[in-house]
Amino acid sequence: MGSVWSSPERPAYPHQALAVVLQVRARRLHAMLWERPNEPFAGAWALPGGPLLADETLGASVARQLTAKVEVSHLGHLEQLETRSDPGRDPRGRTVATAYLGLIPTHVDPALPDDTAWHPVDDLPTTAFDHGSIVRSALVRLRSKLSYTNVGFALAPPEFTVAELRELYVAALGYDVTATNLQRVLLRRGVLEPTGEQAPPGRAGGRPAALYRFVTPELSVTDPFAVFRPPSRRPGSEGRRGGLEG
Amino acid sequence: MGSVWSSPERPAYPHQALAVVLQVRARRLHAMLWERPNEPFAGAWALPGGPLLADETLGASVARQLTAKVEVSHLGHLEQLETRSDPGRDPRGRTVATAYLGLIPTHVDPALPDDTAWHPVDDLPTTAFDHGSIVRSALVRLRSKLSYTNVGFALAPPEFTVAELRELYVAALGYDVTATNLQRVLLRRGVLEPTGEQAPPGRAGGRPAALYRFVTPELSVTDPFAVFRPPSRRPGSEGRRGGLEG
DNA sequence: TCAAAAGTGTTGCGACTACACCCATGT
DNA sequence: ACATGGGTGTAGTCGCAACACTTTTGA
Repeated sequence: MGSVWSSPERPAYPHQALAVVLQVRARRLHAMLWERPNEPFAGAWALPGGPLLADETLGASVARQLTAKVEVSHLGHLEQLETRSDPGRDPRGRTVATAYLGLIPTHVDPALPDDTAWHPVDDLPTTAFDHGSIVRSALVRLRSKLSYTNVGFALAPPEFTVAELRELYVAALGYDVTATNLQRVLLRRGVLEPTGEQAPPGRAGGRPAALYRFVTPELSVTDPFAVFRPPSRRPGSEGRRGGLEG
Repeated sequence: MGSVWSSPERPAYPHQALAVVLQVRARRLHAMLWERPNEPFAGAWALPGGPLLADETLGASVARQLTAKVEVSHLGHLEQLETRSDPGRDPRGRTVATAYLGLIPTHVDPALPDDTAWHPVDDLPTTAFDHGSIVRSALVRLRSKLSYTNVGFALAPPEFTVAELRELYVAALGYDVTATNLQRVLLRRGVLEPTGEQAPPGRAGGRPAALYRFVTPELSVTDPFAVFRPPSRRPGSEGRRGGLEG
């Protein structure tokens, strides 16, 4: 195990694990990038990542690479995104890269190395390799999943008001969402629950906001697709829809 | 270009492109597998695929590998699925594999090599490596996309009756769907259109069925997720929903 | 008493399911 | 006529958006 076997008919390629780490900061969605000091793409910004080592999976690899930037325990969620294989994607020679999507909740602010910084995803600096387009893929994935799963938990602190949660969704989705309907949708789906506590009102007064939390800190599909679902959801079952647990 | 650069810190791995090719045959969804003659997993069934060559992308590679089994022109759709990297997934040594999902419409019945055969996805024989679980991933992907995109076009012949289309959906989804509602949903979404022709009635008589076709043979999202869509879809626009074309 | 902020009530609508009914053909 | 299969009409429901209104606080 760990020994590499290759031949002219089975060429081998260095493989990278990359991470698109996203966090909402100051009401905007940011991606974590580091500035390349050397060619190629010196001065351009790249995704954190690095080589897949001999005895690790891609998932383990990306987690390991990230420890150089942030504590992995800060990650609210990590999932595989896609694999890029264009032979020309690295001018130095061929590499294959598998990208992951990582999310960090707002209540942590990890200390970053000097060469690493957060950049708003809608105003990225010059990016290296194909990393700009990988970030765009990550955005599409996140935005979709915010609508039909509970991924929000990975962007939010353990407890929050609906107003705070709304800010996160607006930042991540890139368009406006009302607190009223956000609250109702997520409560109806059983994604959110009140903690029973209240947040103190701001200095200008106002009714104190109730605190909420996500019911489960694990990804689950909360809006099984609206059509072609198995016939006649059983009528007894509290109104929520059936399947997709397989 | 094409030369491989690796080092102890940047180990290289043979990379495979695999394809989960699915087709509805005799009212059941089948996967194309070939029987391995040699160890490891001699006698077990594996996904078609093979090594990523020096100057091709993964997409090109999987298309090339498939030509050994079926004409690529028969494929109605091909998309990247996921990448498997467990160091122990091949007992001979480490490989990384990227799986694709391919769909073949019912009206073609490609001649297969002797070692290759179709197997119902809900009754697979013993599978090699991690290929069984890759097939399951492909199933989840297909079933989801049938509900919120027009992928159906990749399983269906150019023209068909609603009854025939229903058979395909039932087979692919694994549960019952009524022709009435299938027709209405797909028409309402603008996925299907009548050709104007009719199919001749069966020997037992009955009203002749109208023929339909998919409006576009390219993947598009037809059911943008129901929630958190941008506020106030413009009211003039014929009832169909807005975004996600990016 | 007023402004500010949070939360609920209510209405309307679009999209879906289910089921009854009507239509067009062969025998 | 009548059996067979295709298609439409229609009613009920669910989930959501929009907006008015009520509640609870600080000043």
